[in-house]
Amino acid sequence: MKRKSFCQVKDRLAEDIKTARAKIGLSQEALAHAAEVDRTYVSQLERGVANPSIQILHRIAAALGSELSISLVNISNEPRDL
Amino acid sequence: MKRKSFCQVKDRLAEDIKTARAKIGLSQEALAHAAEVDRTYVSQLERGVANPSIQILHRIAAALGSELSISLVNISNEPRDL
DNA sequence: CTGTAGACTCGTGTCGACC
DNA sequence: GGGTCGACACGAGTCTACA
Repeated sequence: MKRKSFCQVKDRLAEDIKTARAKIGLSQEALAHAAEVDRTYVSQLERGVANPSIQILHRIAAALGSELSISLVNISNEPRDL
Repeated sequence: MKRKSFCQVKDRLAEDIKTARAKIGLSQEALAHAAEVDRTYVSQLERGVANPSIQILHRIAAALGSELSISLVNISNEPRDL
């Protein structure tokens, strides 16, 4: 089960969203409305129990006043993030 | 229609995958097999006609020997990426 | 305001065939 | 090897309701 590395991505993204939302002082409800997604889905996203498509992700990012950045970084580079 | 900015993300990702795949000399078929996704779906991904979930994206990235990086960059920062 | 659960819709992802 | 089409399965995303 290499799903662990995948959960890292989900979990990191969840924290990212939660932090960005708190920074601009929005509630999950308000963010959900701004991104035109379901309120309960934002809850799932922020706890890493959802597997969103990039379309939803882009909407969430836009609602957070941010831009969605998706990139394939080469392992050889070792960007050293955690 | 704010779908344009969303298509940018899809299109950029498509080019990213195509380039990374060419770099390691894999065919779409081989990549599809390595990532355990459908061969025709890789074709759709590389031409930006698909809207993948981050799970699929992570599998593709892993098969390309890369790591999937998803982040919410603040517009104010203007990271100036191309 | 947030987490969870059940039921539901529809689009993501699959598969086979053809070009 | 790669693009496209039609049909399909199942999971992403919605909605209601309760803690």
